[in-house]
Amino acid sequence: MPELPEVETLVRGLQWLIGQKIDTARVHRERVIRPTSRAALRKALIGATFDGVTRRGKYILFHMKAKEPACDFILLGHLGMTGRMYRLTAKASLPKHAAIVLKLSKDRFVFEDTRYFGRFTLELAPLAELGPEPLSEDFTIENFGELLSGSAQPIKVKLLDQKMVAGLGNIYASEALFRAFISPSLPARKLTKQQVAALHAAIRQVLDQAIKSATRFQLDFGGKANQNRLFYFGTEAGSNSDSEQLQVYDREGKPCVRCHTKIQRIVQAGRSTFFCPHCQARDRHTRKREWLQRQDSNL
DNA sequence: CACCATGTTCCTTG
DNA sequence: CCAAGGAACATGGT
Repeated sequence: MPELPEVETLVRGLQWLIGQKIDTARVHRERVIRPTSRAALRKALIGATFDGVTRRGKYILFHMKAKEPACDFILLGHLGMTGRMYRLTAKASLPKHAAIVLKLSKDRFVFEDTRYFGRFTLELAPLAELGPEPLSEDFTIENFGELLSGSAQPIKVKLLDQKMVAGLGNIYASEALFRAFISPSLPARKLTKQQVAALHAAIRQVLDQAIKSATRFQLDFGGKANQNRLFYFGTEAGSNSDSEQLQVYDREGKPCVRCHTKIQRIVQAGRSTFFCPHCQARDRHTRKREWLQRQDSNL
């Protein structure tokens, strides 16, 4: 379930952990705890109590209280592509791909991850590499523009770099560029000041909107219903009244919501990018003005 | 069978 | 040293 909005939503849903003490810790897949050893992780976790659950980029920070106060520590979680975290009752059966199971006083906490790309570790080094939180004051147009100015990489590819904006992923990178009327293949350093500002705003808007839409309905993190879809996917969950959910992602060949041109899919750095070739034309100036004028004349 | 998938990291090449 | 591209990781859906 991975980009920033999903992680943020999950973190909010994991606040029940606070105050819970760990009785037993089982590591079913050693891969997800690397480079921490099984012994070291169990030693730290058993007897420790959850003191807080927060987010940084796509990472989940479990703030733990150890038996001796001087030994309080942070446990770092990451969902990878397919990770899920949820509460499971004592008698419920474990999912096929349970990677970590923590026995609490009553229920259990499960980290399930079919592809095992996720993390559950004491190694905090990855946090040091992250760029600003897009929804905080740290994410400024000036700083963003500065970071973009040095790079010849296509802007879409650059946006996936976690040093640029922590938490942006493949879906919302496409969505933000569409909303900002910017071609995904435009070299980062070629963005005009206006484009940098528009993209900065679009990133915030798209992430903020996704988080808000998730709070509008009940999410069932452990349930079957969400097994193979992100919570914003599909029609059953959230995408009714607030039409504007995902406007380009996974919509290849479908009409652009603004101009009805067919959405295109291209591959950049090995990942799919979706965009409207008309709204996000690479050449000339902005199609935005054109679009705004049409909106005006329609009123 | 082929190709696709929300992410990160490592390796090679230039 | 850096940038860019590709493969790897591991499993499942279509």
